[in-house]
Amino acid sequence: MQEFLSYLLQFGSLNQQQIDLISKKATSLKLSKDDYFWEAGKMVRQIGFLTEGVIRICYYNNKAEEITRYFIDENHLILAGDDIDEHYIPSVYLQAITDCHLVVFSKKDWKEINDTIIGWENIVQKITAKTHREKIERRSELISQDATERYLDFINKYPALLNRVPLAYIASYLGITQSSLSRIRKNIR
Amino acid sequence: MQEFLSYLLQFGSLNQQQIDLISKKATSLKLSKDDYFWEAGKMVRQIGFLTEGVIRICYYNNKAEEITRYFIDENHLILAGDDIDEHYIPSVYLQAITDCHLVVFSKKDWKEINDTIIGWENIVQKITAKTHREKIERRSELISQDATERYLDFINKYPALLNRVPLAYIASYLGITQSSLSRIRKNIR
DNA sequence: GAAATCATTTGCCATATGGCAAAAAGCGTT
DNA sequence: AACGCTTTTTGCCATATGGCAAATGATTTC
Repeated sequence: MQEFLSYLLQFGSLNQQQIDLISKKATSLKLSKDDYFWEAGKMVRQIGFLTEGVIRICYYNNKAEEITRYFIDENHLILAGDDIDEHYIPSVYLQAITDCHLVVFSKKDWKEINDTIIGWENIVQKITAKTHREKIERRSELISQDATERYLDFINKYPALLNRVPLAYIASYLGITQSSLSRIRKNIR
Repeated sequence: MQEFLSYLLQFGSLNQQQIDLISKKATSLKLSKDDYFWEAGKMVRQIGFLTEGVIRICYYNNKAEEITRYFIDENHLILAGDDIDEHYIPSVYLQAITDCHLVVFSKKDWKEINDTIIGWENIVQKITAKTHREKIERRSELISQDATERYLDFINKYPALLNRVPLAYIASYLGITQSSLSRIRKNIR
């Protein structure tokens, strides 16, 4: 919980009363490896802040291939859409890659926090904007690099993920096949 | 000018006085094909709303290759960074692909509008968030498609750009060479 | 610690894309 | 119509990546 509060305080200030409200509404959730936090097509029930573990965002394309689009690791907030969207239904899966710990809020409580704390919306907007920028930054270079450059970039930027994420997911994230990635790793050695 | 006001009103409401202020501060700018609106490394002087023409966002990678990252067409706002960042210096070039008309604001006037109109920040935030989502959406699928799929996708989503953007820029945007794209077009016919 | 399961590497060959330079096509100017 | 300029296509061959199946290596389970 403390991690989540520190995270929030990076984006705006909160008084003790507000912190108490947030703490009171928070519950904790453990996911086992391969569990889903959200599923495509099913209404989101909880907002979560990941305190331990790695989650991936994935989906199936029109050839029924499973594509991993992003990884989420510790100390990141998982938000429904961009605003507090009551009826948000994701089109992607959020799946635990490792066992995970999260601080979670029901949508109802999240809404209550939003309605009670002045400035909360602003904090959430800042978090959303930062998350967007990171996504854009992460993915925008990929297309103009060859697979080796993409992989080298990946291990530079996300060394912590390297040993916790199966090769197949990294390959999919980088837009190549697992065997190609395996060969690339051999060449780099 | 009217286009810009309609655009703004999609994101929030403005009274007549506010509209007058915005109109008073707006000036118009014409760019000829190949002119730059922003240059990497040079402080941004103006915020612009594109009313006619196409602009591309491009940069040079570490192999001195010119990469086109996005296209901007009519009725889109070109913002400095995400907030009104006084000292924003872009790392990319914004170059007119065709002759362009813009409604522009000096940074000083833009700031004055921001300080005067209550709710302006909120409007800008919404525009920023929408722009972000579009960028993410545009680029995130690219990596897991082959070049033909990427091109077909492009002509589906941006048919209006097809005949106004030189092939070389589209190829760069799609992460392939111009000759590969030319061959792909031959195969599609 | 053997068996079962899952993750990674490898071999073999097919296909996609790149690199470079020349040819062809398109376009505005005279 | 002829010229110069830019854009697009093509030829030839090299390299990168994919597809599939088998082999190896790592991890979990009993």
